[in-house]
Amino acid sequence: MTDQSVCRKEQIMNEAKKLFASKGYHDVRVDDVAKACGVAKGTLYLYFKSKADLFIQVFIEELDNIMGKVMDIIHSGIKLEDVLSELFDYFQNRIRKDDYFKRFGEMHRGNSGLISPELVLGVKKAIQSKIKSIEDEMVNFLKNNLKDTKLNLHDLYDILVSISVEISRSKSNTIKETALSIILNGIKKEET
Amino acid sequence: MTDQSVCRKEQIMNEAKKLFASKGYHDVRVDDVAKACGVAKGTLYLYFKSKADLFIQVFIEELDNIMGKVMDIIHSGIKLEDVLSELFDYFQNRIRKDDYFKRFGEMHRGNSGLISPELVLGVKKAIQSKIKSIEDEMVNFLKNNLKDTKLNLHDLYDILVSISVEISRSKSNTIKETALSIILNGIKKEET
Amino acid sequence: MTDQSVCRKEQIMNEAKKLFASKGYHDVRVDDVAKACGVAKGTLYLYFKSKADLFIQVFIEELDNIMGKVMDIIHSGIKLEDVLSELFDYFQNRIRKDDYFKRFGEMHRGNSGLISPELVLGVKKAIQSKIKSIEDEMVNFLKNNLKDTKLNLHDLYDILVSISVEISRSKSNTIKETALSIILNGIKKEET
Amino acid sequence: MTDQSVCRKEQIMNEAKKLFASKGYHDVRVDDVAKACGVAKGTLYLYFKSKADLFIQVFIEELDNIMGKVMDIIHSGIKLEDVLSELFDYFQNRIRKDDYFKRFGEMHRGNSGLISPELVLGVKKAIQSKIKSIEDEMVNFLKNNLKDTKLNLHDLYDILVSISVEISRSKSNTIKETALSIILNGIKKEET
DNA sequence: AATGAATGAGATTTCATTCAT
DNA sequence: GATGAATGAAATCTCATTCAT
Repeated sequence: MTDQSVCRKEQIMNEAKKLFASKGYHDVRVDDVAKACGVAKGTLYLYFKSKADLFIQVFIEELDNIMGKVMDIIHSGIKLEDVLSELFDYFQNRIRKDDYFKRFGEMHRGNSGLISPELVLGVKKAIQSKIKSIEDEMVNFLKNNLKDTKLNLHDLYDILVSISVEISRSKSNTIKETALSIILNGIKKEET
Repeated sequence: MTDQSVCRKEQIMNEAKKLFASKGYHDVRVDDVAKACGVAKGTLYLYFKSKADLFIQVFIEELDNIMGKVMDIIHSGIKLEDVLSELFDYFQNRIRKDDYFKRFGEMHRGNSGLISPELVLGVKKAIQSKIKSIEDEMVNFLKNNLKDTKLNLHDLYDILVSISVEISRSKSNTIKETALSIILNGIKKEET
Repeated sequence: MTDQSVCRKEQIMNEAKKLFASKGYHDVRVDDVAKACGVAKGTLYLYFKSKADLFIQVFIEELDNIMGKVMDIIHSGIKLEDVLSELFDYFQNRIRKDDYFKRFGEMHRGNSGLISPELVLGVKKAIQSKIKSIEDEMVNFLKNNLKDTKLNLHDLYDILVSISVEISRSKSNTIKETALSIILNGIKKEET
Repeated sequence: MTDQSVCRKEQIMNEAKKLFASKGYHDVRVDDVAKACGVAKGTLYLYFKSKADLFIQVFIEELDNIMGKVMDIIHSGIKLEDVLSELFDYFQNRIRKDDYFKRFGEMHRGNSGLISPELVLGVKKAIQSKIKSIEDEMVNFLKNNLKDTKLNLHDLYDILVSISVEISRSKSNTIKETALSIILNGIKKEET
């Protein structure tokens, strides 16, 4: 029973994820999700209390996966170069391939002016502490690797996130290497 | 006559801009815009053929302003450092202060997965050629300033745009300097 | 002044007639009529108190023309055959060519179930007495020409009207002769 | 389930039929239909994709019934007189009593200049082939019964249709006999 | 007399949510 | 748990009419 419920819920979230990814929240009808799952509309309301709730749960799940992996990557490496390289790899391959929420930063980062504040808040509240802990972890890692740097590490963190997102969206094959080179060496000096 | 019409249209666009910025497209009602302008609903339809049309025109106007300024900045400078500095300044101050479409990159870059493709396309079609010409101009400028670089300049352009957008969204006071330093020198070596 | 007004009013009615004829009452906008006339919308309301009033006046004018001509034809002839022939000629050539209200019987005859009763009544009230007097005249004429007939002449009148309308709508070149032959001789016996 | 759906749809079509018949398409609100059925407005849209669709389906159903019956009558008889008599009977009694679309020829025949072309086309497309086959059948029947006639049988068919429609609209008790007499013998010679 | 921008009531349509089965 | 027909509030959009100029 529980087992089946979990399956059913996961199934709905998977279909919803695809639909939200391709059409956007407002252009996906509850009907569409139900049809895609092969269940009745009413069934969705057994598992999610509203369409917004469904979206938020889907989004949280996705962000959670991504952030878990990011956390792993931060912990996995010793050298800064390797961590960044692996991080960018992940965004370029895993996220881009997933074709879902290419810009996972969308809601991570703030109100774009185009999304209902309600949804943004729903997600942010749920993952606030995880976002915070990843930032702390990363800033700490940078501090250890960039001793004596004058850079503001929180700014650096934000910039790294932006670039990661850009990498996941870009269609260029060279974007990862370009980004890595710039971050490590700047544009004035090439990698040697 | 013409004068009044232009005023009325601009007035509507200004109110709409504020509302879209604060609540998002889908949470703004045509009624809301009308009320904010102190005109009847029908009046909006004298100037815009639909709500989507209003949004698109507002967005285009905004992007157009921003991109015109960006173009000016690219043309204004001689040295790369100065151009980037001025560019980041513009995003940090003018756009952030405007409190509107903080992430102008939203639609510039592609489908965020949350906005109706219809709207994205509406805007993109209208400014496609301008986007292209700015990229060309910037890539050309970079080529002249970074002779013998091995960096892919289109990747670099995309990364600069991402960072610019990040700067306009960040609340940090030091973000601009941090970004400039990283881009010019990388994270391993401080500006001297 | 009066002269100009009359001209202006007639001009509006002529343009309205064309538009109503081609698109139907409900699919013609007051805007369309104004534009077709090259006058402002408000101007129409100087001459007609509503869109329905415009339509009714246009329709009355048209019916009045047709009915005046029909009256003339009834009075013009001596022999039944000649009167019918000329009548059918008129419907086949003049009305068909005019391309307007091909089925003038539309409102003459009653509610089709598709037109607003309001409009039907507006026109019928205005021409009621003329319709009545034409019917009287025609029935009288038939009585004089068909002495000793057992046919109900009011029925006959109605049938003649139906056939006239059919003639004005048909694209066939032979419809007039066919109709005449049937009415005079029936389908079982050919004209000799 | 299916059964209930069919009932609900039929129920809506029946109420809509009555309303369209008495007030005309444009003066019937979707609200009116819903209220008449005792259902919510949205329910109508489960069964019909628009108001026009509802109208067209209602009209098609009605025409289809009438034309099926007409086809039956054509096939039922052997003698011309009997077929015409029964046909006129049908129009005088069944259709007149039904009080709906008294002038079924309205859309069968063409644009009256007062109805939206959109609706006319919607219906005509749906029943085009049936109209054609009835005309073919009737013309064929006439040919067999009126050997050596010089009458154009397609003209005759059109005239018979007009008269049928007239019969269904007339309030006269004698209209059927008058029409039959005229068609068979002409106005100059009485039935013996 | 002429204008046409503005109106706003009211039309059609949508769709998240409910609830009896 | 599952259903899906029904709901109805709320959205967008229309267009005949008005009225200040």
